[in-house]
Amino acid sequence: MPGQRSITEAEKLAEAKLGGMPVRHEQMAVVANIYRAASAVRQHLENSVLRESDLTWTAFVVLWVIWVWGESETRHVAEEAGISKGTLTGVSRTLETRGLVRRAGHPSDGRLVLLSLTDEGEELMRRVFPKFNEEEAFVAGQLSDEECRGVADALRRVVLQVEEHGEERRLALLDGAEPAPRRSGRRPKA
Amino acid sequence: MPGQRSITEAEKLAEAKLGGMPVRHEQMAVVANIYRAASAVRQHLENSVLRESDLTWTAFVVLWVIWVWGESETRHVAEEAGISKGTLTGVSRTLETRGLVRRAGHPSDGRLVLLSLTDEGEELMRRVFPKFNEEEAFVAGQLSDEECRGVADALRRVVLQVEEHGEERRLALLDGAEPAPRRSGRRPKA
DNA sequence: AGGATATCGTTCGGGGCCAAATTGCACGAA
DNA sequence: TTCGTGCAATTTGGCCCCGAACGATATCCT
Repeated sequence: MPGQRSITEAEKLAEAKLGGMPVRHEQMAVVANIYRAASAVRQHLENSVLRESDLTWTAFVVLWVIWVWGESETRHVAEEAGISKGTLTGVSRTLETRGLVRRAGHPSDGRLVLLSLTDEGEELMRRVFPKFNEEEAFVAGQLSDEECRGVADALRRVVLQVEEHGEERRLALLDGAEPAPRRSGRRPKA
Repeated sequence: MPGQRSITEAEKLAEAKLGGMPVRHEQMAVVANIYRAASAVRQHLENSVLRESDLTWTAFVVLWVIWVWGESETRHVAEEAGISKGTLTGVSRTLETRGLVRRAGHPSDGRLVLLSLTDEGEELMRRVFPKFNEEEAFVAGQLSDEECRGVADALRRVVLQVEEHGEERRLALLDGAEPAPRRSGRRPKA
């Protein structure tokens, strides 16, 4: 039976709870499952190949970015790794003290810092990446290559939607009001 | 052109870097995009509806779980919210001090703690959820209902794969070796 | 009854994480 | 020259996060 709904227990409960409310069910389900899948995948990889090499997910992603792009400016690495500059400062420092990453000032612009892998870092990635990729294949084991392509493509459209229209959308939602502070984090000065 | 590959710049670089190495490209791409999409969606929602109500993503998920399931034991909430018991202790305490959640001891089993929403918590969810769902619809805006169902279904299969075979797989990978400690976190006693 | 064992939630240690504030360099204008 | 402006990375504050250790309770076995 193709196109079967395969609704979970939680989704049934939600449906009941929301009784009369109009709800975008498909969109709710896709968001919930994106997040669940991301957590499950991350957890599996951290507890298998990454644990062996004593790397967190984030540390691995940062190494990966520097590996494939070569020596790069930190803001580029942060962007590509999907973390903030502030977070990268800490992570790259840790990787530096472990001898996997080298940081060098930019030759002509003193504000920039360039990150690159040490020989040890290169060697680590050559050793760890194949195992990492094998576990990626494991977690996606119930999906055909064709399905992987389809899902990856759909998720890219989600990312693009947020990247291209997210800010505009958030501004529209505020509708002129001031942006409301964040509870956590450093307090605004004024 | 259906089934088009739509490869990104980063994926091309990775391919080059990996020269001779055999790589499961589709699986690599699907994992990368699951994670990117999850981050993008979380960030958008935290910076729009959740910011207004001064909730983090995790706090919202916890409230949501208690809302749809009703009064629940903490281990159940943690499981369903996808966080560890230890994390839930902190989050639920914060929500308690904000007057959104109530904690009560189990009447017959002194080890258990039950979580439920206060009236204020209920009211908050009735107010926030519709907005949240609207943003879920926004981020999934480039996907048809049919595509949402397809993606959600595929991602459920990923989650299931890890839940059902992940531990077994991790044990097989160790192949008898001791599980290697985690760098961060409390040190084992011995 | 009473001790071993299992299971609960909590505590604790070491990160990760964001965004505001800050610091430091670059570069053009007065 | 010195000042302002702008953009870089870093520091900081408050939260999230996991999993080992812990204390309390429950249950099973004798």
